[in-house]
Amino acid sequence: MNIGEVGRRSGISAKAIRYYESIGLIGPADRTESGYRTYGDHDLQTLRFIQRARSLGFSVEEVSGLLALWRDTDRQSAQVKALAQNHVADIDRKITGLQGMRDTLTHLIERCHGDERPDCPILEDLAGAAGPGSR
Amino acid sequence: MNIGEVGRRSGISAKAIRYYESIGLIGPADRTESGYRTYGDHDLQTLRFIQRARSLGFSVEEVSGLLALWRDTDRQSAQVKALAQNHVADIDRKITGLQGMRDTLTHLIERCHGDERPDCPILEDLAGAAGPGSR
DNA sequence: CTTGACCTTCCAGTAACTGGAAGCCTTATA
DNA sequence: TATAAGGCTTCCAGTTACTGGAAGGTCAAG
Repeated sequence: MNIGEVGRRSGISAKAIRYYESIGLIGPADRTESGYRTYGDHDLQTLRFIQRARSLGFSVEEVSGLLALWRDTDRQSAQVKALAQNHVADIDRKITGLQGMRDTLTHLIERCHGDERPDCPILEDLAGAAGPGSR
Repeated sequence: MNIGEVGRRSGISAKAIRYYESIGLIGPADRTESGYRTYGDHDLQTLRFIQRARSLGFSVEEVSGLLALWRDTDRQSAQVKALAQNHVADIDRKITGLQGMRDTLTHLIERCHGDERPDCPILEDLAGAAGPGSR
């Protein structure tokens, strides 16, 4: 397989695959005489693993750790679980932060009449978070 | 006020303030004879506005738009509202994506015994999302 | 007059790629 | 066989929103 095909099959762009090689997430690919990268089924499996892990929000560095654990048949599942739990904690922090933003904003949006008049509680809040009559 | 003080009072680092100036989010600050930037209360208000908007997740470009609307006394509140609503839609998309990741991961984590044994449903899922007996 | 804190500019680095340029390789078709 | 299309190569730049650090000027206090 050339890089284009393995990219299509794994769901990772050719650009990204070259990038992963350049940073050492995956080893250097075999090359044809003319310099084209070639990939086998094993490489495809690895790329699919990476794609799936990335789609679950693991950073490239975390994926690197997951790949190492995947390859290590003596791994302890506790290590994998811990990595995943840390990641879930990160995700939860992000969700919490975003929900706070959304709640504040939706509250402001509700109070903005949103017509041709210039007065707007959203801007007022941004200009000075502690509005006089609020709360 | 020097940049350090206005930074402390606005909650934006001196580095970030210089950066905002460099990209044109804020105008060039007045300077002392020796070249130090100086800021007045008006600048402080602007920086606080920026800080607050950034903390609500608006991008710098969106903040630029909000600042323009804030300064424009002929603005229509509908414009502000639309900007905010778009932003909330972005946030909601992010939250939804993160919740999907979290749900998948917590499900996998529950099924991983997390001890010294190597077998691990998390890695199995990453290796091939469609496990044989699952679902 | 010398610290130490503060300020200046400029360069590099972060995360994880994507886009694009310039140029070779392969394959199909006229 | 010429050539055009599409795929491949490397390398550089750009993205977002800054932060860190180096080298050096300034200011207030002791």
